[in-house]
Amino acid sequence: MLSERRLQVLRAIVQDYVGTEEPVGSKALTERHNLGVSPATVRNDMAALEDEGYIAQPHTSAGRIPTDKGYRLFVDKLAGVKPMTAPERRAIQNFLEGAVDLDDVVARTVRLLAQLTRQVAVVQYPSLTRSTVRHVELLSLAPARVMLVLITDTGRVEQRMVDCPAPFGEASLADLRARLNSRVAGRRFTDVPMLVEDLPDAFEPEDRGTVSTVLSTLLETLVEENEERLMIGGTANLTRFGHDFPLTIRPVLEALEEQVVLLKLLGEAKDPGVTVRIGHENAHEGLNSTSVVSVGYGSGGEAVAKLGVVGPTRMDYPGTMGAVRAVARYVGQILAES
Amino acid sequence: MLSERRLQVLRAIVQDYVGTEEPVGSKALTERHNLGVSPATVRNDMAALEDEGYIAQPHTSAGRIPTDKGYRLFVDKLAGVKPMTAPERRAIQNFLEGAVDLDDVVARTVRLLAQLTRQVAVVQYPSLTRSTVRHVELLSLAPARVMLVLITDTGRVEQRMVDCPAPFGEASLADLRARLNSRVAGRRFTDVPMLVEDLPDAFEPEDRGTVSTVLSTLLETLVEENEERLMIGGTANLTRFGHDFPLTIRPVLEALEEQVVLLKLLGEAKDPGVTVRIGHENAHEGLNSTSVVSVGYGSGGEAVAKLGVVGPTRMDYPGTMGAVRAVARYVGQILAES
DNA sequence: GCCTGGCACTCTTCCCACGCGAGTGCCAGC
DNA sequence: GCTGGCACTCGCGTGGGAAGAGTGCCAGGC
Repeated sequence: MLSERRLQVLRAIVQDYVGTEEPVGSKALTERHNLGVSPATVRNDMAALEDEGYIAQPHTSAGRIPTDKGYRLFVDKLAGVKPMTAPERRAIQNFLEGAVDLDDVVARTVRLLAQLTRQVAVVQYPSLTRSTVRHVELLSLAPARVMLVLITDTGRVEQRMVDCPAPFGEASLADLRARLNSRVAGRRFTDVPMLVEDLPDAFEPEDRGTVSTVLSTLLETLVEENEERLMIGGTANLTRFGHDFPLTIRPVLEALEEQVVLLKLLGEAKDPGVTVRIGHENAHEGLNSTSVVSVGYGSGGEAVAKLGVVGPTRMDYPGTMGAVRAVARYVGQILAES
Repeated sequence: MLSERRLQVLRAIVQDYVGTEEPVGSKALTERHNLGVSPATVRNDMAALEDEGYIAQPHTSAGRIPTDKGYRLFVDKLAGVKPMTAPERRAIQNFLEGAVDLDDVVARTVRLLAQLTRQVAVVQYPSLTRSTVRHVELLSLAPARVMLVLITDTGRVEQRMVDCPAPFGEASLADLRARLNSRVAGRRFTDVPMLVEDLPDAFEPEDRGTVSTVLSTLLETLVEENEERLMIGGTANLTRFGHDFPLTIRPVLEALEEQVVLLKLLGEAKDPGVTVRIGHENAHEGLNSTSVVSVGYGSGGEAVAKLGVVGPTRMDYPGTMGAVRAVARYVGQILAES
């Protein structure tokens, strides 16, 4: 177990390194933080911390920098979440309140997060799995062609074209629309398949084929759209990444373009609070020199999607976590209102 | 006027520089292109080209690189558009045909363009201005709350919530829906305001307020959504930009995040064919060291949106122009089919 | 008049050696 | 267990020198 002072030394190293971006030495540490001990003592502590794997030196005779393990300890034990100041909170709220629709909410959230944290922001669209159906609309475009529009309680709209096996009258369509909505409106997506199973039986034999087609398209839409979308922003902040540029930044940009990777990344965070994944804790290789700070957000008590930021492992964790948490909270509020 | 051979020298310089990314000297030129003259002669030609501003030397005693003006001449006079090969065309078609909806078409197009050109791809969503209304749907969510869904002929769907000044019965709503659609279905967005102007008069006085509210929301949607959206991809390709990294790449990333900037950029290209804007020809400062190759695409004869790529001025213009043109053509086909 | 070979000149780039300074590890003493 | 001192290690920046690529110009030839 590390002594109290050694933990303080680690904390000081993390803070200084995050601030200066340069390896920090024993002398500088004692000057900037009054630890009440001499550089020599600090050197001993540093040697111990290095033995334990919390810090490392880039080369002999350079200062120390935190390792992933060091950051992990810092995040878990040494640092809290820095709350936003009142003016900051007001600014967040104001900025988000101007949104006109769901797309706009997401877009604004991305911009806001990127600006607040000066890092790359990632916001997942509210997921359909946990959503409920607000309304299903059916429109006849041609005798044997129907457009299906699905509207969710988070304001999301999906549409699909359905080619029917047989012509389908307006009356039947209205009937189907009414029955369908009375069954699924307000229900969870996951419950829909069960609820509509026997629906074709209520129709004339000649219409059953069409009804089945429409229903299976609806079910497909529910499933398919679980490939959730997301929006990213603030990639320009990657340029503040470090000195050894192209090599670091390229894999990150590539990872960011692979939505699948990002979705998996966000999905892995099960913690109800703010989750931090540091460096090699990220499964994806391209993100091994980045940390991901994420949190769920939702319109009610339940999280319907995640948002977060991607930045260098050398980041201001307390501040970033605070910003991410605050933004998630306010987005939730906005969603609940609309 | 430049002699034929000098133009050939310029062409050779552009080609070599694009290939090697290094200033090209007279000796190397004569070796790689059989111009039939000696290096000394080429040197004279180069001096002349430099006087005219087509090429420049980074330092005394280095080779020459093309200037923006040089690239411009190259694009206008010296190079054609390199058509895609048959296998490439097939690959494009196959890749785009798998798309399930409009979002997917745009997403696939972006990926495809980025991959083909190895540059940053930008695709504008089909614009609403030139689109026509396919259907307007009205859904009653609560006695005084209506959801308006607008469906366009390009498959785009927009929805808005409307808070009505007074409760609005299902019958009135159905009436409004029917009247509205009979007037605007199949019509251009720009014509809609005129077509619905007198619609409230057909309703009972107590409903007129609500009808007006719904109509004005519809009109707002038509206008607002002209703030067209776009999708970008392939930003990882920016890392192949050059050596003097952070300084070059940062403003480009910033510009790419400003959708307004990009939309303006695409909007400026009036040419019906492929448009190339080179370096300082781009109004936005951050893009002064990039070239933008863009073209309109559309489902019919008419262009409904633009797509293009952003890359270093030192790019393979014929190949890029060919790829952009081909992709635009196939996207147009896909849109027309759906 | 235009092309050519030759030549001197200019710069950049690479390499290496050197010295400085930051930072370390260790040790003896308190 | 903390402290001051001391020798040691490296990385980094500097400066000089050599190499190489490329140029501009000039005089001669077709």
